[in-house]
Amino acid sequence: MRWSHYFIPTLREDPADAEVVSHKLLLRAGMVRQLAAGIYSYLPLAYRVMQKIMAIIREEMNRIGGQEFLLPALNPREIWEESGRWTAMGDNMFRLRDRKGADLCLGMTHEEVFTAIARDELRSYRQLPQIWYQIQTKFRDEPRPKSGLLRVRQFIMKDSYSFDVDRAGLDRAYELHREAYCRIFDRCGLKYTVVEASSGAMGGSESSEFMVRTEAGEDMIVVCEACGYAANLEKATSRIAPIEDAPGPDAPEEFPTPGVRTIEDLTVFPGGAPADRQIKTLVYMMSAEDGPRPLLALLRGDHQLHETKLSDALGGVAVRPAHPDEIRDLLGASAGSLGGVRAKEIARARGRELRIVADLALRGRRNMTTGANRDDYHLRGVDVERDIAVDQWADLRIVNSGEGCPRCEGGTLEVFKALEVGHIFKLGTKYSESMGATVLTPEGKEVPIVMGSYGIGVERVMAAAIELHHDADGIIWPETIAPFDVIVTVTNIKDDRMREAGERLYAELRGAGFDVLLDDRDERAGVKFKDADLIGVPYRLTVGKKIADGAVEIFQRRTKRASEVRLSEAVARLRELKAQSRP
RNA sequence: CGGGGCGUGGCUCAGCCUGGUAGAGCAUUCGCUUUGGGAGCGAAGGGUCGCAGGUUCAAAUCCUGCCGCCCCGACCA
Repeated sequence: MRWSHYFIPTLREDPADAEVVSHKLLLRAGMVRQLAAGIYSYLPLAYRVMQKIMAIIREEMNRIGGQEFLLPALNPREIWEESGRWTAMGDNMFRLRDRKGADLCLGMTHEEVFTAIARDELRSYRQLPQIWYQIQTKFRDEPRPKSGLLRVRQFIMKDSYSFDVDRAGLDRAYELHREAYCRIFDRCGLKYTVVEASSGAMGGSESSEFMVRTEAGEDMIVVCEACGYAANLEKATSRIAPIEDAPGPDAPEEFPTPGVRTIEDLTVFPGGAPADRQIKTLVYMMSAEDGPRPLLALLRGDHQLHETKLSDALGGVAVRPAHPDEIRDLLGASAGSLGGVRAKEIARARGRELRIVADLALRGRRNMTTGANRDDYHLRGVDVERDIAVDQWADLRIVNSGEGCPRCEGGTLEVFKALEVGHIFKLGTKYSESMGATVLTPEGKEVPIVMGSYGIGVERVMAAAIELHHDADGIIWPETIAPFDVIVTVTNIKDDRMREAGERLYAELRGAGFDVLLDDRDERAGVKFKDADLIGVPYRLTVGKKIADGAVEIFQRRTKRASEVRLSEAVARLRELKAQSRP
């Protein structure tokens, strides 16, 4: 490609709307332009990078026996009704109506379409296993698109689906995908962590996320450096020091606490208690068909509730914090004075059934302090198991950095932000059952196909590579996904000798199989150098004054090291450098 | 959906508070000089000031409504 006729609209300044590094650099490097919130146009440079990423994905998917499809993005309502997701997806699904008034939607993912094909065509265990995939545009009406390409409403995803006759087959397909994903992200130059993830309401049994550590990410993950334990915060547990409680009274004692509203208030209140000797009482509403049902979530005073854990503990139902008036209706007190003791009786007297879920860290604790369900009063001497009618014990607490690893003895946990670039998921029979996709076993028995679902966000891989590999001057592409292998910069295109040498290099490099960008613009050298750094091409061959001596400069973007080489040896030298940089 | 911010040439922004002929830098075009790290001088072109309504002799500026975008939160396979 010749830069003079190639569309790379670089920007000198940071665009005002961009916050995260990848967003700024994608815009400045002339790779993307925004069309609307969460909707981007990919310009030639970005699309080249994406094509390289997709080529790597294809190779690795094909290697594990994947077969590439291309399914419609436009889906009829019916198949989404079958799976139950027409309503389950709520406002996140883009919906539209055709001229006849039929409901359609834009695919957010393709379990339904692939399962429909499987149902119609797969009959026998002999046809299994299958791994089907596509690389296709997905549409999700995100409540808040943000951070450039990191959270968008239209994006390209590689999604694959495995179809097996039994769990063992699913386990194999899952493992194949895990390995393929590791190869894909390795090859794309990403440093990542594979974490255990919540399977949530999807009903799956196991799921792993491929996370890239970056402040631009939106997920929190927990990692133990000692043993390699890694989990999404919504799934992570930790070891915390046990607390010895002094024996308390035979029954809780109520005492006045005027003005005390928070855990913190009570720690400094005379006759109060330190936070780890208090019981935090939170009221949540879980959605049910006949209206929201209240529940109490109990935690140690210094612990925080993870709502997803609460939801998971309840079997995946949606939960939300209760409103102040709902709390008062339920317990006759306001949020600062709540407690689990006699809470069910109080609620029942007010005509509500209350469920109590307590965090495991409260198990066996006694002589604790909590609200009395009466404003400005608390209870001390509470023995959790004796005094509170707990329906369910569960891990509800948010893990903090520095806590002990749940898997190994000496390890401590670190919590950090990460970006999800891939997700593999054991679906089981959720879709095959609801949509009736079955096969006959060797015994002639009809069983639902056991499925897995596996995704990779193509734009996120590209953006993550930028988040991970950049400096003050711009992007530093991993060589495997760089838009070009090498840029030939002719410092003064009006100089015949330089131009001819540049042309010669350009032709030779192309002949040798390199993706080459020839910067033949009539610009000052400084501008070309800045632009080359910005767009992040791994190597630059500079044709300047030294061409008089038959020499050109070879510059490595990552190390910023430059060396001189004979024009005739430039191609060979570049080959060497590339070979060396490959791990 | 709640909170905050922004919307003025292609880009980055000033002007708005205190109403009175729309500005700067960069970019673009032309000329001269310059030519290895975002050049200098000179000249030129380019703006429904997000949209609609209102107040006023007069609105980028004040008021109302709407739209769009960004950030925080909620939400989110």
